[in-house]
Amino acid sequence: MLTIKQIIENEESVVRGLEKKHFKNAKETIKKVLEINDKRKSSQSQLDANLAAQNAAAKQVGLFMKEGKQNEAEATKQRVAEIKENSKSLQESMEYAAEELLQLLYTIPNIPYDEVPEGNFAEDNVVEKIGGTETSLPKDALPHWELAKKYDLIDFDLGVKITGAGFPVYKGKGARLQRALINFFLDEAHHAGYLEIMPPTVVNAASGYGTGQLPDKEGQMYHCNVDDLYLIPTAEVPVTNIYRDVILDEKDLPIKNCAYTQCFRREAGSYGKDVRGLNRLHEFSKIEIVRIDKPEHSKESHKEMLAHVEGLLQKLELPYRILRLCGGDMSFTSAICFDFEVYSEAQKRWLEVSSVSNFDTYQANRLKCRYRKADKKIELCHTLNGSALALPRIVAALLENNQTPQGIKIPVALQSYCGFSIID
RNA sequence: GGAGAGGUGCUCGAGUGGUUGAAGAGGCACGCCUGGAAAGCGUGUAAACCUCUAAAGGGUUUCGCGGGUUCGAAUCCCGCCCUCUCCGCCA
Repeated sequence: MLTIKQIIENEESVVRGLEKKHFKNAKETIKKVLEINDKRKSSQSQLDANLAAQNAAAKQVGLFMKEGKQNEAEATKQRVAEIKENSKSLQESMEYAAEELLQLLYTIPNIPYDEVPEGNFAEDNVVEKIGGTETSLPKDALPHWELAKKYDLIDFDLGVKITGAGFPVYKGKGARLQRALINFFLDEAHHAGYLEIMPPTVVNAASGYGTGQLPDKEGQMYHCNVDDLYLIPTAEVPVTNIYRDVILDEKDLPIKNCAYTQCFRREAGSYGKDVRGLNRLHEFSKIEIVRIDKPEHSKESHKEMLAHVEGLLQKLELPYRILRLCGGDMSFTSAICFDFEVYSEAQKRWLEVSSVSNFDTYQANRLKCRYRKADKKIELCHTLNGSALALPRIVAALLENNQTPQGIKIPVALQSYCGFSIID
């Protein structure tokens, strides 16, 4: 969430930023934040003064007792009781204001950087670059769900039987391709200096709040009621939460972590061609890269992450494009975000395979993830993350774009990981 | 799941209900000493919020978390969480 300081010091630009993100009633909301904060501050001042008097009087009781002044002690006890009564109501109004403020701040999204283009919809995103290996396929090229069936790689119906729609069963070379991609992506991240983490796939509510999935996206996560735990929608959640309530040393930044996990998303409200085959699943594999950095270096980190993801797509010889997301299309928590999409030749559409975002201090503020500067001062870190990469749509594009009459060709970079060079 | 023990600062560790934000030790930082280092000596060593601000200062809260008793709680009571040991169950 945004910090109070941020809002107080840059009220106007915060409002402008929220408007760029198409947040409704930005001006009124920020005004309300400041009002509640003033209320909180003044009630805390009163409370503190009251408690100070209370503490002093209690101490006085002890002194009187020691000196054997029973009457004075009793009288002071009476006084403390009165002050205490007052403290109680002051405390209530302070806590109420603090809670009200917190709940309001939770509803306010991050503000976009200046470099983020104006716009409200996907069409307003700016294409930064088109690259990679173009493919041309014959007219009768098959979409990946047909290819998966033809070569017996993925059984969607079997997944429906075992679990439900959106939980495919990978088989044979289909399963081995999954494993190959996971290893390939992890190795690439390792070589780029990311520390590999294998986190839990289930998290508590505090972690959900830490990275901002809660309360914003409550309905998108699978929830285990009995134990009040959530299946993670991305490794971002457990990995970033490693640094919740942590004060890092400046010299340890940037922290670079990567993790492969299964990801679980309810995807409530999705339908049609978007969910066909591998296009949108409830469970899928993803390798995530996460960075914690100091503010003055986070943009540099972001660039490095973008270059890393681009390198992966180049090694996989896929046609791709990079989008600079517009204010209205960015996620709730990000300050700037680039999407990577690969072109699916048989579906004739672009498929999103990665989002690489900088959250500025937005996540760090919720997480209380801070670092100690050389001058001992403590400041919020910046957090960043990106998919590197999510498997399903990569598999979709690999299958579709590399289909030949002889079979599906595996890109060179993957062959040693797969143990085969063609699916036939 | 059952029984027991325990959760104190960066770490270890003390703490009869009353200047204990917390002894002591270690670690770390700085200074002195030294040709340099070690040893030694000295000083310092939490965070959040409020107030004030040039800075300093002052106040409040925090001894796993939440509640209660009390004029006053790290210390007493209740609930929860977590860790360890033993038993049971089990990939």
